[in-house]
Amino acid sequence: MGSEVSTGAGRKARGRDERRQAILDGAFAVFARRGYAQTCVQEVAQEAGVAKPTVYNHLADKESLYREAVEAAADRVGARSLAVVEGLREVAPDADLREGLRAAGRGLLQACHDEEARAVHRLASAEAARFPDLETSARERTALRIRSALADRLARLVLAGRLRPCEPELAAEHFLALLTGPLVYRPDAEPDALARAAAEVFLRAYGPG
Amino acid sequence: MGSEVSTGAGRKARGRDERRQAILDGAFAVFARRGYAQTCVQEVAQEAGVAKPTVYNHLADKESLYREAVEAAADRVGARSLAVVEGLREVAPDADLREGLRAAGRGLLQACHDEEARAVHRLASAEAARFPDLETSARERTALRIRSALADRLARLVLAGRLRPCEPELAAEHFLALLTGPLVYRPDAEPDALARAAAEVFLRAYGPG
DNA sequence: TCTGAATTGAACGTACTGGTTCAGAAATTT
DNA sequence: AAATTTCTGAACCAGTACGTTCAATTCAGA
Repeated sequence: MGSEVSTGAGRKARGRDERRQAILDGAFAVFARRGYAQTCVQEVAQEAGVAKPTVYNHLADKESLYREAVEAAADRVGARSLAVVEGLREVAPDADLREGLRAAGRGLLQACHDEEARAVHRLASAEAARFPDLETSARERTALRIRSALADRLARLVLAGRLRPCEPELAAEHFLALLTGPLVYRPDAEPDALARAAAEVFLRAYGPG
Repeated sequence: MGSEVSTGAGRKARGRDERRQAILDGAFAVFARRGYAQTCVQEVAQEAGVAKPTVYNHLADKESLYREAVEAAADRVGARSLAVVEGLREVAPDADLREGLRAAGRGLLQACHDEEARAVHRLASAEAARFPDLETSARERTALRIRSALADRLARLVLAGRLRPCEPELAAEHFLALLTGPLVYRPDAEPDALARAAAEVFLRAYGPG
């Protein structure tokens, strides 16, 4: 029972878990570019390099396929973004805070606003009617985790006197809003310019009095 | 030709345009709660109080139905939001700017983040695969219009010395981001608290030196 | 090499829905 | 009141895709 260790050269997904992952990855890719209804299970199987009955061997039905694929992708995005925020841990007490925030902003734009991340949000909210809980589930795995981690970092910066006293959660929301908000109006804006502007404005509002 | 004047007591949509509007309204309502694929034309007809062939009499096919319904709703949302922003025109030179921004923020949250507005954005991005241009079309009718109008108001405030010199478009993006960004993390946040925080932070960043 | 499990390709039944057609009813106009 | 247009209800056709079944084949492990 369980999955056996992959002995081969890994040309194809061997163990059971790996094959399952391959199917979920393929499913996410197809769902992302076609949407739920337009996607037929046959196409998912093709994308995963597998036969249709095999898909149903690993996942109960199309709905499970969707839910699991989106949640797995959300976990990936969350993990990536979290790593970026953790980078803020290493701002030396005498380093330029603006530069640190700017770097974090750049990283966050790459991590939580790349193609995969946007697809996660789109897919989660698109089928909110069919999967009422998927939207909140995805939010928890991505946005809420990121805010929480960022709030931790900001709280330490407040204690260090580098930011004015404030509610860390709200400040985190504001930084992330300043960073990603403009993308609504300019989807192809330069990440560097966005990060610069966000750090600048955030520090004017939240920098030490 | 064209639509005749509605003579009856309006119990039902009489003129041709009115009936068309009734169909589009019904379509938007059903699409909003079911999504595109889950919606069958029969249900739209029922919601509009009309027979299925009548729907096809007024609109070519299901795709037109979707596109036109979403765009009409986007226009409504845009018009509502624009009216709110125009309210900023009347901030007296000696009035409390923070209070004016706060009021505008409250109004904008009602106008461009109510049920209908959120449905517009969801429907536009959900079917971006099928309707590549609908997403940008909806964005132009709502977000871009709002930003433009708000930038106009902010530019005047800069000239009046009530805001520091800045790029009005960017400042508008930042105000809107501060206002609506937190909703990503707290969908049920108090509009009043959001508007207060947004105005507060915005003025710390963009208020006169 | 042998055994059992997993995978494959194909086909099948079923259900749903988009878009159309048609004859009759209703309503509006003349 | 007669005529014309529009709406209605029902039925119909075609296409599509889900989920399943099955025999044949491949693969993993002993």
